[in-house]
Amino acid sequence: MLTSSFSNQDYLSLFSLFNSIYPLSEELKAAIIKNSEVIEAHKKVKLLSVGERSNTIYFIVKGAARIYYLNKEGKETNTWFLFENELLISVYSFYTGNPSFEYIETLEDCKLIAVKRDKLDEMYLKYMEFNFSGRKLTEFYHMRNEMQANDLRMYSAKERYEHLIERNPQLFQRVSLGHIASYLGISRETLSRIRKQK
Amino acid sequence: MLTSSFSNQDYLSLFSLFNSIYPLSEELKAAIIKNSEVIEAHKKVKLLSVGERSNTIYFIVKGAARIYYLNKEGKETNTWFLFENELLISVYSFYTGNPSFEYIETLEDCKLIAVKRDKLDEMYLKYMEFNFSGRKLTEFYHMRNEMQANDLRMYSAKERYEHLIERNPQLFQRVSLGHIASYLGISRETLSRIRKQK
DNA sequence: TCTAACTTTTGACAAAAGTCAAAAAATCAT
DNA sequence: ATGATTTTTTGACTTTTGTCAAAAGTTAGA
Repeated sequence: MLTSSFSNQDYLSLFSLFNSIYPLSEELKAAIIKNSEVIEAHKKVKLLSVGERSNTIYFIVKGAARIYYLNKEGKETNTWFLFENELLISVYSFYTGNPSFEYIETLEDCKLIAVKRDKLDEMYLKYMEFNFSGRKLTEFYHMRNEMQANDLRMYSAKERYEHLIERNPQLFQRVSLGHIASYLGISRETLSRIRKQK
Repeated sequence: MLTSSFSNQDYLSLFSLFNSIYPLSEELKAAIIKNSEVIEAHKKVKLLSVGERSNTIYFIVKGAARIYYLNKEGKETNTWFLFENELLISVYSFYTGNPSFEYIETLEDCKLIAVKRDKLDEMYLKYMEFNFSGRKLTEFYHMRNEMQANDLRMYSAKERYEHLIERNPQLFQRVSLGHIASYLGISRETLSRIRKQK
């Protein structure tokens, strides 16, 4: 994991995301740049491991990552795939400060903007309007989470697969079927059988 | 559903929740009182129905409520139970403004503090520090959501039951087994069998 | 390009949970 | 209190999905 040479270019998409929610002052932009770093991570690099306390939030400038845990039999189960312009954290560990029960790992070579929790908290206290954007973003991710949980409850394996391929076909270009199977909450074999029956 | 005669008493627990996150100014307290109403709702009253757009967030002063949807066969499936000092919303509909796919219904006679979304948004714009508390609360509910989704993925029906009775035994005093079964993602019969085998 | 490693598919069987129907138990309203 | 309604339990059977093992297909390095 390397710290990249500095370039404002890397912050464009992050600033544009924040600006679309609440106007970002030049002062706050400068604080964000000062309190974060741009890092590059190769494919299959762990950004967080089980037992560690997460203290970093990442914004994905380029690349993809997954969040997964190991079940009782030691098999990986993916809970999220995240791509460009998305925020990447272990929600439980980052918000509670408790040790993580899940891993964060890159799926592709990534360029990330990393902010430490203490720096983020400083900014939230110093720039109250930053909480406006933070709240809105948290609401959005909360909603996505709720939708995902509802999908797991409401639909059979086959329906979940059909929804996913309809709503998110690009996922299948970037993530293997084995990874997608566990994300859907089914075994690789079951996914293979679902796909075969047309 | 009745509007209660006014009493500051009803706001104590709400203010104390906010105060524990970020100091609540007298001005903001007054705004909250002005922009909300205390309502009472009997048992089994629907606060939101499928197809309606949710525009109200409730704080539960007293009582209990559930959030549920109807599956394809028309059976109710509970996704959340909420009690005193908790916030009650249909996350998807309230945050997106889209029609709800779920119901909110009281489980007991309730006293609630209701805030309309437009009033809430006004307060978020006028009192920037209110976003600090809003963000923290959203983070907390987001985290709970994530934990619940992980429980659904990681554990078998029996394990989910055992976790629930261990972590939340009071739930079984206030909510019927039929309701709890659907919350656990299993049929009433399966829950009954799990309970029998000690 | 060839081999090793990984991913996906297939078949046979097993386990978990659901469905349907009916009985038993608990709760509620008059 | 008591009859009616609702909730919970039980039994027999079905469906869905998982597991294990092996084959086939794909990908990525050396």
